[in-house]
Amino acid sequence: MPLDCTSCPVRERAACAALTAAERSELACLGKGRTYRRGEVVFSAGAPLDACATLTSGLLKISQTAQDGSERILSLVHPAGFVGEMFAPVAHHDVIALTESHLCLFPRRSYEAAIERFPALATALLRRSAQDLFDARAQIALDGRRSANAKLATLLLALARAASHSPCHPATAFELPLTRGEMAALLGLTIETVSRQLGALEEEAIIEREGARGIRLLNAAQLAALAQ
Amino acid sequence: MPLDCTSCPVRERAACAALTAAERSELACLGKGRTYRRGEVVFSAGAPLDACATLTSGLLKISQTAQDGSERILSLVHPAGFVGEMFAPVAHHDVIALTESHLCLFPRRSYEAAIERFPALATALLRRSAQDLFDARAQIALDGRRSANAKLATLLLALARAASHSPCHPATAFELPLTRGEMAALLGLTIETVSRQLGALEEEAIIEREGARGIRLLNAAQLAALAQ
DNA sequence: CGTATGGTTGAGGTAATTCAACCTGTGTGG
DNA sequence: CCACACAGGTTGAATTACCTCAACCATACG
Repeated sequence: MPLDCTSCPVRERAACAALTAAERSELACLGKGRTYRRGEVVFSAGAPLDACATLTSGLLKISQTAQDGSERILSLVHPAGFVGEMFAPVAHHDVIALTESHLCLFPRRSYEAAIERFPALATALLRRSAQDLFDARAQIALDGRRSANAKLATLLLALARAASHSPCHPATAFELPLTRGEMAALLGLTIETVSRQLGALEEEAIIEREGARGIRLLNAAQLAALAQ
Repeated sequence: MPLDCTSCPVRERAACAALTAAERSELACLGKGRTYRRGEVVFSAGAPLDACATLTSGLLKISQTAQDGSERILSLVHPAGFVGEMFAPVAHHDVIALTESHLCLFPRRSYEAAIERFPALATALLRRSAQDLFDARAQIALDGRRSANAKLATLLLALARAASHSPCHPATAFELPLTRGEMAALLGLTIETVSRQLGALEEEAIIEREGARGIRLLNAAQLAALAQ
């Protein structure tokens, strides 16, 4: 099944958006679409990395598992995000679907060749990489010396923003795409602390929970204040 | 003073190493060298960012200051590192010299033009950005759920490696380029905790301190074990 | 119906923070 | 040249936010 860029939900924002129509259709011929279900592994740490991909819909996690089996989530990947390491023969981290996700997969060799051929693609990837770096540093800033409360508030706001279709305003109600354990692994907390802090936020009437995953923001301003 | 790449200590490793001799000397004409003393500000958060630079010697920190005045160090920049944000009109973070440092500064416009002109430069920057991203994620992995002990061990090993001229083996004795406060800001700890943990490492005969900043590794293997 | 996964809640422990005092070396000005 | 201030560093005592351990509940699934 060949890629159909005209109906791609991220055709305006993904790296390939920097290409001309002709270039893009040439690139489209190299790739193939694939859908992953929640929990499916896109790339596995230590495995040879012969592909790279653009996420067109869904949500991925980039994570690392320590020797003792504990997982640390290093990053979430939202639609239009790019995954795959261009300069490493072997994957450093696991990439796993958190929700049903659709990716455009490209053979690594072909993509490298495309970068050589289309300088605009290199620039677009550089821009994306710079954004990823900025996000990673925001996470570092969050990790250090911040209370569990602030971490969770920041995460909820980020997820609310991602769930919203309008780019600026956060969604007022959404489903958490992460388990408590995944939230904990992302924030560097324990499951119990995440659960208790969510309870506390509900206690303070800042959020409302519907079932295990449903979140409604009752007071987004106060949540933002907690996140600083 | 024009740049003299032939004597540049990072001519093999910096982004410009990807260029041909002719391209490189063309780029060299655009830049100028400058030395910064400890504490001098290279880029200031919030200020217009009209330059980018390659670090040829010394050490920089990329940091962020919260409203309450507390500093978080997001990254250290070692020689051959690249600083400056290509796609942001305004600097997001402070960049400050930790030791006497020498940089090759390029006007941003000229550098952007050079990227357009020399595709190899774009690829080299992409590679560097990917490395920075990997390092940032290593920091994230370090931040979450790790003991103060492990964080400090990891930092000491990284600094020992940076202080060594041979790339693989860490230096056995070196001067810390960071104050206790900066170590704390980098690791997400307090000054007191850093001080106590250093004391503990000396107590266990894993390191030896000479003055406030001198470190000698007595048992690098055990230090590596603590860092995991 | 039994098991597994995900989630909540409670009690107790602890590592790191906070607050505070004190030390040392360095630079400055009377 | 001494007095003083100041920045960086160490050490101690008390506090606390988070972790650990453990029990329990809900839902889904074979």
